[in-house]
Amino acid sequence: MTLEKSHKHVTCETCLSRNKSLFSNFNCQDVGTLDSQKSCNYFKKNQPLFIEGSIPRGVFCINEGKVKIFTRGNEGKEQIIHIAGAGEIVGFRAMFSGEPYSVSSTTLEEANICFIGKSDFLNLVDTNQNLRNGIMRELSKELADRATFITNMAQKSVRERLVSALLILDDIYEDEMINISREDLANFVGTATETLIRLLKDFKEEGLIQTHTRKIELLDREALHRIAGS
Amino acid sequence: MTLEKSHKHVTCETCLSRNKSLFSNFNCQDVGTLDSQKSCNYFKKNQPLFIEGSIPRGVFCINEGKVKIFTRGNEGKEQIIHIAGAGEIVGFRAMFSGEPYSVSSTTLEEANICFIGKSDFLNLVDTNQNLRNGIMRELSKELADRATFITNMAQKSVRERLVSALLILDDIYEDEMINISREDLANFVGTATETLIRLLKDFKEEGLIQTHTRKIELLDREALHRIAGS
DNA sequence: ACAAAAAAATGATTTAGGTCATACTTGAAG
DNA sequence: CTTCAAGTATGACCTAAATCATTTTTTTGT
Repeated sequence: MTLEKSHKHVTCETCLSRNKSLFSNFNCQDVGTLDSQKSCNYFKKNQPLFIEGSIPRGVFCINEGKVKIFTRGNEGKEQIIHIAGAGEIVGFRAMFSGEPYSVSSTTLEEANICFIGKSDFLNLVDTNQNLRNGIMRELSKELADRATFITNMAQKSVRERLVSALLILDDIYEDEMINISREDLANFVGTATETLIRLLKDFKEEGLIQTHTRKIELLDREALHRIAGS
Repeated sequence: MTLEKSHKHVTCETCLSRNKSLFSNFNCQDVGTLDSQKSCNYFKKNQPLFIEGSIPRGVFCINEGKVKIFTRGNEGKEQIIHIAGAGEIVGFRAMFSGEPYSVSSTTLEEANICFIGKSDFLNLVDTNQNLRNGIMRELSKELADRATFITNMAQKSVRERLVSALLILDDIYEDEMINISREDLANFVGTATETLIRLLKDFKEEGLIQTHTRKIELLDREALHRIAGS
């Protein structure tokens, strides 16, 4: 996939990603407001949206492309917390916490991403109860997800965690194949890159997956679900 | 500490725990409403507040005592996500998610805990912007905490995680000594009980902590912070 | 199209921490 | 005050996965 730099201006009215987003049930007027307030930008691969510790200025709405959300441990090693795709709004937690970003975000591939300033966004939240409820639901669900994430980290083997990760990524990448560096995948699973590569090899030999250079294709989702066991 | 069963009725007006809670900046009228809507209950040790998978009916406000919030992994092993003390409101995430509880909660010691029904609570949230903002801030902060939790699980040694856990518990137990079973502590750190006990022994030998049967006293917080490294 | 750099892969070795077995303490119930 | 179960402690052993070293493949910039 190659995005045209010129193709950068999206209008919210016709934005397909918006339909999958928290802005999906906006009325015409709100969509108009949103459209006039947002700015749209082309991001190249590995370009940061924001960095842990810096001051939040607004939220990012992904039109096309994938981004990773991660923290860094003491030795600077990344731990990927979440991978976001089209339609996801990134960075809105920091709008409410009143604190600097607690995580960083970087594109995993080239992307079109719109930006909405903090005050505009908070205005929308204050005046639009639908959006507000959607956000609270989203925050709560994410909290639940992270509880499971913690439990998986604590109790599952790397093999099981990798399978879970692949199934999660399979959903995020929808019809495309999973396309992420081995290192990023290792940092998502929470393991060493070497271990990850060895496990992928095992999975290939077991006929569970197939790789096309860096891309990963799931062959036997049934079996993978059984291994993940949740 | 022994709570009297008869002492179970607390009034919100004079509740000291409330001052530390999300309800702290309520005006007189709101406090009155809250007081009339809440019911107050005595819980004995190891009594559940709610269980993963069941339908949320309201929120719990801890007046006295500690409770654990946990999930269970595939083999039923507990992973403690959070330990809540006086002033904390427990179970409010489930009010917004529209889903069954994703976690369980059980008292760690005898406790006085008030209950506020779902519709009453949601009414308060809808009408009180202060409370609403407080909740959103709380949700966001917790999300940040859990990102760190995940990173710690992935990257830190059990030794480091235990130290972090002890420092967290030290805050929660305030002036009291940490008083939690080795098994619960292990399930919080994400390790085997035996490993945990061995590490506590090491810490004792290193003069970092002291134990009084099950209670743990931190002796050298400085050094502990250095070990935790964050 | 080529060189250089980055990413992926494989091998050899080490170790943190899990598991299982067993013994000792403590506090709760009769 | 004693008994018994639950909780705590310790020892022996083993393995999943980390680390380090090196090679091979792929990608990127010129």
